[in-house]
Formats: sequence, C-alpha cells, structure tokens
Amino acid sequence: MADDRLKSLEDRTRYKPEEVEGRIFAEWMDGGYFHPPASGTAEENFSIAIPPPNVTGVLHMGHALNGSMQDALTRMNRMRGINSLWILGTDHAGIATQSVVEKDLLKEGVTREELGREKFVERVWEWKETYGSRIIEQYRRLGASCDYERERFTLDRDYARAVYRVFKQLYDKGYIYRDNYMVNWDPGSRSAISDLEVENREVTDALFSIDYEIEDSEEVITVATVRPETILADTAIAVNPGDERYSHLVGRHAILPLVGRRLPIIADDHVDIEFGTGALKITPGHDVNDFEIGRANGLEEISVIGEDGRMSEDAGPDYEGMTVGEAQEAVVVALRKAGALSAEEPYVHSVPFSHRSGERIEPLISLQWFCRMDELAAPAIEAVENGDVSITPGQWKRVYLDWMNNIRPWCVSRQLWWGHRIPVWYRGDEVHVHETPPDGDGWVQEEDVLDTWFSSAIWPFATLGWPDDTPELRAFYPTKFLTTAREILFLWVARMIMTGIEFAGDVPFKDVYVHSVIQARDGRRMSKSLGTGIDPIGEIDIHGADALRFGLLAMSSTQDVRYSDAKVQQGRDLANKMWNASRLILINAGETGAPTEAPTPTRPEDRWILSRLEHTIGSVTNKYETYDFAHAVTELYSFFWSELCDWYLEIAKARLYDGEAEVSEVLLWTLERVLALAHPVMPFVTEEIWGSHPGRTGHMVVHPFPSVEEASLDNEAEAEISAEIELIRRLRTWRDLAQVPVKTVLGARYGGRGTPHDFVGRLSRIEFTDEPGEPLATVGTVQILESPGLDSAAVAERLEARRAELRSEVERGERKLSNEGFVAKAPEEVVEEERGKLEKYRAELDELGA
RNA sequence: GGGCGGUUAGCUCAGUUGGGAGAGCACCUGCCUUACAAGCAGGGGGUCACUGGUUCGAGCCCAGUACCGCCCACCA
Repeated sequence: MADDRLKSLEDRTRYKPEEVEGRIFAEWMDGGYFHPPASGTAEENFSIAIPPPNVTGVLHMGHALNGSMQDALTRMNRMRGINSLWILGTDHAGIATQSVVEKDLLKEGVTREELGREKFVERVWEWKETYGSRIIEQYRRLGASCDYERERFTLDRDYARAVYRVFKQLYDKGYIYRDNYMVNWDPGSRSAISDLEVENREVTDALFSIDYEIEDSEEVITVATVRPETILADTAIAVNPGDERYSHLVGRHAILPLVGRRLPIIADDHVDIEFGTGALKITPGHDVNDFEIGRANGLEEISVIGEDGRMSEDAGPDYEGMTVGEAQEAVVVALRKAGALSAEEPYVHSVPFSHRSGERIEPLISLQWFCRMDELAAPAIEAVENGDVSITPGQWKRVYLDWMNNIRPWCVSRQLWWGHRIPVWYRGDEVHVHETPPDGDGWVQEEDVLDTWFSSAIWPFATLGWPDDTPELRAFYPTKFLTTAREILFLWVARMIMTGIEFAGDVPFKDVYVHSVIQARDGRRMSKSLGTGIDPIGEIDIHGADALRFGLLAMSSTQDVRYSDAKVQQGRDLANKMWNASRLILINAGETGAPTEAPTPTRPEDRWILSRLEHTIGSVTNKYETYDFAHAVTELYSFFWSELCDWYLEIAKARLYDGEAEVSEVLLWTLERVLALAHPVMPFVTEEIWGSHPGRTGHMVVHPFPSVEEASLDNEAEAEISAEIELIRRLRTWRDLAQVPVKTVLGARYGGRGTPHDFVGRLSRIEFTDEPGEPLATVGTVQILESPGLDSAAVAERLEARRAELRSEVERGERKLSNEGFVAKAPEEVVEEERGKLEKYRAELDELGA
C-alpha cells in the first residue's frame, strides 16, 4: 500500500460521507457495473423493475425505503456473480404532469386550450426534458445501483408501440369496448377517473325531505336527498318491493315538483325500508346506484349537469349555467315556495372526492372506453393462489384476492392531452383500431388518452422491448421481486400480474413485498399538502446515504412506523465505527498480505471471532433473502459494534501493535468479509474502506458475496471466550460498584482451572498473582485481594447487595422447583435448566460466604 | 357497513413453536485509556391498554371491552 494512502487514513479520523459519496458513485458508473449484458436466461439472472416514479416527482421517504430494499437485493445478487439488472425509468403520470405544466402556462397567462393540443404536448415534453430527470438524480444520491443506461419512460416511442399493441389485442378479444356509462367525473381535471383514483371523505350535508304528489290522488310520497338540484333529472321513484306502506302506489306515477314530469313508481330491492321514508328518488344521470336501477328498469337517463360542473340546458332555463351549488340553493328556494320541502336536517355521510384534483366527484354518464377485467383476472387470481406470485406479508394476499374476485370494468379513457392517445380512428360509423389511420380520407383519431396506469401495467416487459423478442426480454423477464406501497396494490401490482400473464406469457415477478409506511414524526401521513413531508435528500446531506439506508431499513418492520432520525443516526454512527475500526486494522496490519482463504488460527479468541463472523454471515444473509431487512441490519450492527469492536479489537489490539502476523490475517479476513456482507445496505462506506484494503483486487460492488465457511464455526471457542467475556463484565461491574478508580490495578488470584487468557487481566485491570491472603471478594472464579486505594466500606456494601440478590434467586428457583405441577408437566429440559441455575446461584452464594 | 393492523421503558420500535421483558435514542455516574467523545465502562427505568378464561406457567393462545390507524363499500 502506498504511504500516502496510510497517511490519508491517519488523518481522516471521521467518516465524512459528503467527501466520499460523489467520488465513489462516479467510480461505479465508470466501471459500468450497473449495466449488465443482455445475456443468459431469466432463470439464471436477477432483475427488478423499479416502480417508475412520476416525472414530476421528487424523492420521498417511500421511494427511499423502497429503493434501499431493491438496491440491497440487487447488489447482493450482483456480488454473487449473477447478471443483475435493476430496470429504471419514470412514468408520464398523465394528470399530475399535465396540471404542473398547465399551472406553468397560467403564469404566462395562457390556457392550454388557447395553446392548442399539439403545442401543449410539445410544451409538456420540453418540461419533461428539463425537469423530468430530477428524481433520477436523487436515486443516484441514494446510491441506487439501477441501470442508468437503460432508462425508460412510459411515453417513449418503443414503449408506446407496446401500449398500442396491448390495446389492440384487448380490443380484438372483445375485452375493450366503448360505452355510455356512469363514470367518476372529476370537474377539477375535467376528466373521467377510475374508481381507484377516488377517495371517500366524511362530509356534513343537509338532508332534504321533498314531497312528490301522487297523480290523481291527494297522497304525497316523501323522499330524502342530499342533492335536491338533481331532482331536475329524476326519472322515477323507487320503493322496496316488500314495503307495505307503498305497495298500493307501485305502478302509479308521482309528479316531479318544479318540473311536472310524470315519474313511474317502481319496486326495487336496492331500496332500504329502514332509511328515511323508505322511498328513493331515482336519478340515473347523476347517481351510481340510481344508474344501475335505471338500467335494470329501462328508465330514461337525463343529464342536467355538464362536464364543466355547471347546470346544462336540460336543467331548464331557470338553472342553466349555474354551478351545482348555486342550483342547489335555487332549487331549495323554489321547493320551499312550492310547499314541497317538508324537512331539512344535517346529515353526515361519505362522499367521493378526486384523489388528483381534490374536487368533489360528479357522477356523470359519458361515452368512455372500458376494459372488462374478468377474463384477465382469472389467471392472475390463480397465480397468487398457487404461489407463482407470493405476497408478503401474508395478509395482503387475501386483500388482493378479495379485490380481484370482485373486480369491475376499468374505465381506461381520460379526457386529457398528455398521455397515450387512444389508437382508435373514426369515420362516420366506422371504427378502426390501430396505431396509424387506415388508408382513405376522413379518418379522425379518438381525442382521449389512456389512463396512466394502462401503460404502467405493462412496465416489467414493455421496458425490456416487448412485443419484440429481444435478448433483454429473454434475459430478464420475469423479474424476481417487487416492493411496493400497499396503496398501489390494486392500481398497479394487480394489473401488472394480469397483463404479464396475458401478454408476456408469465407472471411479471415472483415475490411481492408490501412494505410499511413511513409516517411523519407526529404519526400523520407524510404529505406535501399537509406540510408533513421529510426530505430524504436533506437527511442524506446531514447523515449520509448509507446512514439513511440503514435507518430506513432498521425502522421499517411489518407495521407502519413514525419517522425518527434516531435510527438514521445509528446508521451514521455505524458507518463511522466501520471507518475507524478499519483505520485501526489497516494502519497496523501494514503490508502483510490479506489471506485468500479462511485463516486457521490457534488462539481461541481468534477462533471465536471467526466463528461469530460466520454465524453472522449466515444469519444476516438469510434475513436479506427473506426481506427481513430490519433484523438484518440490526444484527449487522450488533456484530460489528459489540463483538468485533467492543470485544475482539480490544482483545487483539496488543498483538496487532506488536505486528503479529496471525492477528493481522484474522483481522483483514474478518474485515473483508464483513464489509462485503454490509455492502448491499451501506455501499459507500464499505467501498471506500475497501479501497485501502491490501486484499483489494477490484471494486467492492462486484466483490464476491460471502457464504458461510463451515470450517470456521467453532462452538468450543465460542463457549470459552463468552465465559471469559462474562467474567470481565462481572469484574468491571464489581469495580464500578466498589468505586475502584480506573487507574488502580487490582491484585487477584485465579480460582478456576488453568490460567485465564492474558486479555482478561488487561481488560478488567487486574493483575493475577499467587500471593496468599484472605480475599476481599470473590467474583466468579476470581478472588480479589486487598489493595491500596480500595474503599472497603463500599466493597462490603456491594457484597451484601449481591448476597441479597443471590438469596432471592435461590428462593425463586426453590419455589419453582417445589411446584409439583411444574416439575411434573414442564418439559424435562426446562426443569433441568432451572435446576442448573439454582445450583449456580447456590455455589456463588457459598463463594461469597453467606 | 364489512375487513385488516396496532396498543410493550420518557421517545421510536423488536420480541421465533407459551418457559425469568429487549434494542437504539434520551437520562444518570465515571473516564479526553495512542481506531472512533459520532467514543469507552457502568447504571436507573416497564401492572406488556383493560376485563375475564385456558395452562404448572401468558407480552405471546381464547372471549370480550376501550382507544388509535389503514383498506374496501352504490343506504338516498
């Protein structure tokens, strides 16, 4: 190793991520490690498709956690020499992106309508080119080992080809159709949105009771509604067929107040006898439930609210042009005047809102494109039931199956400009489905675009070149693993499984891991609009990327967790600890060669650390492989900090300073392996340290991932050393309580078999002698002798306290063992263990002279 | 309205098939000991939400209660 390298290690007493991360990332990129060749088969390769973030997006904690998991797995597999691809890209995110650019335009005082479709779309592309890569840059900051050379975008030309192909095939199979149907109309984005983009909120509305006169009768029938303005579109009144109060009215007609329309009174099971008056006004044009009743009974569908959220011509001249709110007030006034309003009371109920624009959903009938899902769902249900796709944690499997078993048609058209324009051409009554128009004049393309999720549904194979039979597709499809937030389980995950099976002939991934939600510090959702978001890049700036990765993995278990940077600091501390422990080893091990195979030292403490290392490798690896990252990183931490640093380095230091070759080998070997084990989670610091390791042959990013060396496992050494560690602990505790100054070296006799290892005396600051004399105290096998500087009063107190402790332990043990039920029914080994403990306590009590 | 999850130390969370309650942070005491003060050694702190049950033995299993959170749902 070069002298300046050593010098540099000596000077850098702290690990400073900000000085390291940029340089290391550049080395990885230069090395081309993240860009695997498209060779081999998916069976032997490893791949993950990143959940493509919105182009408008910035990295949030969900991405950071999600990315940390994916990167850990990708890196581990890459280190194993497996051809590993992490597919990267972004989603065009129809509504989100369109509205960002629209807002931009508005600052210049221009609306998108004024600009026109073509110019507007150009403008969005420009925006995308300028700002769209921000989140990709942030993934680099995180250290994500994605294939940045294969970045994909869901609106790219090749990708679009795949989208059109999928649309056409579904159309040809008869799954995709166009229909007038009730949709969730979002007046904010002026587009239909899918059921999954709707969120229900509790709202207090006024519940009005309205009297409808019965034709040719003095009777009235009273209905309750929160939306009196929609009576203008009423086309029937429904009652439950079993409701005797109204059975004489079924088949007759009621007169619609204000309008005078004759409304048939029909019987329908949907009507709840208990609710309100038991009579329901039917408005097929503006209520989802009524729409279905209307279709079932052949009722007329009248629309009085337009797509702009204002009353339409059919609402009549008194109301046309009003907003829905204004119309409601006007209708209520008119009803009151007409004496048809019999009650008004506050009513709390849940109401649909657009997840996108935040505006209240207006259910409207409109002409849209739909995709029937039953046929696609069937094999996707099968795949999860038979385990071709496994979902972890297990409870989400049932949630998935419940939703899939009740799946409804998917409204796939959106009235937007930014997106995949639906590949359908019209000429009069002719309809032609294709990417390009057929020959001949007069063909006009469908104005609508596809739901963003229609294109992301094919992400795992469209990114690999489908529908062509590309080497990438053969090498990397299906992928192995998908991490996701549970909120997109239906929106995205379920749809990928369906399209994967239908179009790529196989499930898109084997394992789905639903990760927990990182909440804000106060337990609320992290959200920009609430102002509760915490910026991962900000945390990386403060603590480093390795620290954030470690922290997020450590805090994410199976349940949702409030973010706290305590775990991130723990990660930062570990990175620093790794750095400094490595300095100690690398500076002092000097130029001795690092071993290329497992050392076989003779000293038990050396065999102890090697054995502990291999146990840790086995256990941590197993936890990585089962996606139990929280426990994996905790265990890594505890091995490195407690066993390696607190104990072994303290034990081995003296020999290391003496320049002993054997201890150098053990340390270099251990360091190399633990760095490799930690690399998937803490890539930067491990790579940086590896750069100074004498065993270095290439970058850590492609260093072989360790597998357990069975030959190094040594139960005897583990037992021996852990007993000595325990003894040192007890001696230290004793010293502390007896208030023996740190500098005082106590004299003591060793009462155990043989002699203790040299480090026992050193670490407990005790000098072992054969001097005779009455011991002041006995700690385990050690008899402590009178020494100058000892506070004998404190010592006496301590001894008495320990005796009391032991007496109570002995009593507890005796009580338990005299319990006949326990001795008779508890397993033999549990009883034996109890007997053993009792023996031990009695023996110690004897030692102390009870 | 249905379903799922949670309630354990001051805070954030672990806790395998039931066999003496753990971690990190925070706190207290003593140490600037030549890898690291982002450190070292030691320590205090819990009626495991509540009520009942099963068991020799329950944080863990069963029944119920109370809060908190999430998902799904066409009762006006």
